[in-house]
Amino acid sequence: MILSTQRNQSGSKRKENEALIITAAEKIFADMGYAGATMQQIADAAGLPKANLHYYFPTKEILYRNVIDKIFNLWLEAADIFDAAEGPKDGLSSYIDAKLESSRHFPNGSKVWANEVIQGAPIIQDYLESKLTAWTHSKAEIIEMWIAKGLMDPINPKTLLYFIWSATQHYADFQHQIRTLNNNSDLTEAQWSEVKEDIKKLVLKGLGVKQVSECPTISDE
Amino acid sequence: MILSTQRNQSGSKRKENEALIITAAEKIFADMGYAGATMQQIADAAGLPKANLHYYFPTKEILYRNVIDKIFNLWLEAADIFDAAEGPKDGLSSYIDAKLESSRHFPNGSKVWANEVIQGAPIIQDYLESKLTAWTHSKAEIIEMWIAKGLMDPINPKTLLYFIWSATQHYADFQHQIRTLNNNSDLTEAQWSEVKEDIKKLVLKGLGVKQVSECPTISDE
DNA sequence: AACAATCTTGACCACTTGGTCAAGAAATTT
DNA sequence: AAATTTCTTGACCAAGTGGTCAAGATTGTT
Repeated sequence: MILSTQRNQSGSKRKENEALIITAAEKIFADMGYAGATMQQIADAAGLPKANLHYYFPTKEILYRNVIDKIFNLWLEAADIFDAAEGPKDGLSSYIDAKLESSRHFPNGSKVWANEVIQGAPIIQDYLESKLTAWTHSKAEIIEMWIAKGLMDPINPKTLLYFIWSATQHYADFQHQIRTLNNNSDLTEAQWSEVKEDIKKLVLKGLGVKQVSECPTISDE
Repeated sequence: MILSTQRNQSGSKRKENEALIITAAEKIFADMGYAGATMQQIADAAGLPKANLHYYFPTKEILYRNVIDKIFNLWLEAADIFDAAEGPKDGLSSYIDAKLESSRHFPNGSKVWANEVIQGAPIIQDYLESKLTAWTHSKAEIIEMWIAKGLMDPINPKTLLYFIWSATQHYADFQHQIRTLNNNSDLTEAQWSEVKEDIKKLVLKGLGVKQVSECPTISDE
């Protein structure tokens, strides 16, 4: 009767259940907002009794912060590309790709983040002040360097970052609106590709970056 | 003792208080989300006892829908510019200006809308299906016409609209994040102008629109 | 001045919520 | 196998919520 699902190392029961709960919580928080989400809903989504949630995460806020933590780390990962890039063509293209991929495959994280920030970041203000600020400054420097080297038109680096964030995260946060305006269907593979190309084209051309990646003849229209 | 504040026409007491309540509600809903907002908070913000709110708006949901209604009408107004425009240069510039102005001066409306859509539009789905869908199709047609006339590069009209929405609304929805990344200060007049120009430049150039509005020599750097 | 309509408000209620707790079941260690 | 740690869970509670209500205050009308 014992399924081998939990075929794991020692003490993994805890980590296993924590991950299960965080995933469930991410979805519920995304769909209901922090205040709107109930521990009972999260428990149901995770298939556990509510009291069990409180065993792993003493309070709702602690659970929430754990969700945010996971999200923010994904954010940071997507941006490593930035540092490794040789110039804006590579760097911006890859970054846009990565952000769009994450919007497509992990929209819930983006939604939770957006909800929180819209409401003035009552719970994660420390994240903004420390990690995000540092991250932003470091990226801004890279962009400024690109501009100084004449690889792209001058622009306020933050404006550019906001631009990319908003354009890409929009596909996660406003997923429902986009779906509704797309005949109540999720975007198809082809539509996602089109969006990706359109956004990259627009940004790179708009910034006066040399040329568009490695697919200049996409005119399949 | 009777102040002349309510120096108004007949039966205006109702409209006056309704407007007062809606404005207060807009702020609270923006800051707390629908579920997180309490009627008591809204009452306090409006300076009225809670029971009085229920006199004008029987339920929280009815109040909320009234808030949404006000917001959506502002949305539509900003877009009239679109129809009146002669081409993408005018049309897109003015639209971006209008949306950014509204992000700057009425961020709460945008926040409430965003919160709602992120959560799957549980209450305003009918808006999306009817009004927004119709609106979007009509604007898409205009953009397609511009493309057909060779006034701008080909692009999926919806992608372009999402692009503009996200870029402009970001300044309302993520106001708090932007503030934090701006040394905890609101954007100054000069910064707003810079953002406006940068976004317009980026979009128009990125789309291959003839020329940038009437201020091609903004190089005050 | 009398009447009617509108508005105001404190007290109240049924219900939901986050969180607790103690008793027991499983798993680990000795 | 006994002891110990970790995990599970139904029942429970105090606090807060949307919404009600009835008594009164204001305002408008005749």
